[in-house]
Amino acid sequence: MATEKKLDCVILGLLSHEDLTGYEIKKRMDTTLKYFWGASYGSIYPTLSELVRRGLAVREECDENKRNKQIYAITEAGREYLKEWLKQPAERDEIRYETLLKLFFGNEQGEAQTIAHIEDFREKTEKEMEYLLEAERDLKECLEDDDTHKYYLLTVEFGIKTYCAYLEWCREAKEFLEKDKKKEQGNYE
Amino acid sequence: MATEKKLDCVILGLLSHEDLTGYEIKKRMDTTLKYFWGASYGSIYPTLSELVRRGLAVREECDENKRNKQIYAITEAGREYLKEWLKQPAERDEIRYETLLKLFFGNEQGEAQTIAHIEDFREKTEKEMEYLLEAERDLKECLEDDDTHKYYLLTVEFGIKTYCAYLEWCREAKEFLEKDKKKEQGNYE
DNA sequence: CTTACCATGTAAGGCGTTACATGATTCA
DNA sequence: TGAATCATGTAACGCCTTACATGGTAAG
Repeated sequence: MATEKKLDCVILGLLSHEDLTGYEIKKRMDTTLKYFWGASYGSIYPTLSELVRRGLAVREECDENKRNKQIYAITEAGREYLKEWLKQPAERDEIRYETLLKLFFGNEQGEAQTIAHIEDFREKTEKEMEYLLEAERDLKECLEDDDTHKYYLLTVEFGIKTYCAYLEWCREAKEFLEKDKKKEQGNYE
Repeated sequence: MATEKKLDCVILGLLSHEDLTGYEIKKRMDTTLKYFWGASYGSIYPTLSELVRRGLAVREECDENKRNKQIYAITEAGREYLKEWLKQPAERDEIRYETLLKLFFGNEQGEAQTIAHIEDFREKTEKEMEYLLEAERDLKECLEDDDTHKYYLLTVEFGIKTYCAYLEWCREAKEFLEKDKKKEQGNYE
């Protein structure tokens, strides 16, 4: 019980909100959960089968329009399992930022390249930020409709706050490096 | 060339600063790089052997005190490899926050438990923050000694900024949920 | 003398990505 | 009619963690 597979829990969590197909689950991963969790088809479909085998979800074949579509729903046992996991404290929160790695080894590459990495990072962050601000707007409008929105909003706010911090850091880091560069140039005059 | 194994680069990066043993590399991962990269012995030692086999690092046996100790150093080819990787833009910056996941599915567990998760997260963050502030102090003192310190400091500042944002979010999120709870209680009066 | 730390490594197994393979439908 | 999107899945392979296995040394 101590080491649940996280993807099981994520999928069960999504199914606790609504019935979904594997394809739709993937879409949620790429939008709603994007900035704090991810998964590929290659892990989603096998996990889904596993969940059914264990009785935590059920598959409903649906032949609407002759399209073979498998809709998954959470079972009572699945809800129990999810709740049990939710009770335990989170054991692992981790970030893997290649950008920071490249930054850390900045002395091997020189100032200009480091600044370019920061610039890249800023652009990516700004793009993500736009999406989050849009989500925030939408969610605030329909906060009363559904209790799940409240919690979704909380994660969006988390994203916005941290992205703001990233952008601030980008500005200051660039300034810091550029100031340093100028000082160096000054030495040669 | 497009898909270098990240651990190769991290280790090479550390070796570009100084010669190290596998044990020391692990220590760096657990302290300096802790909050944006991690690795276990089970991956470090095999990677180190692989690096030597490929001529990107060399192993120097050292029988100081009869302790069998393998010191690794980066080679010219290793430096080239590292620089090549540093030139490419970072392709993957990702976070995996179980806390956010548990939050997202908060409607399944109720307000009190969600608040407890936030509380846990705040505590962890505060502890990490202390360490980062200490590192910041130390680094600022010896900034001139070594060029690598400058880049290290940049990553520390990144950590401090984001952790500040986390703590701010914790406060606001709790407030938001508690306000909501009060409203509910009000309804029953 | 015993605890903590230094130090290296392997084996099993889990988890996940990438690439591949296929085909229907919708919209311009 | 062609592109985008919907839709499902498998196979190969890579990477990493966990657990195990071993032993020296320093400090209290």
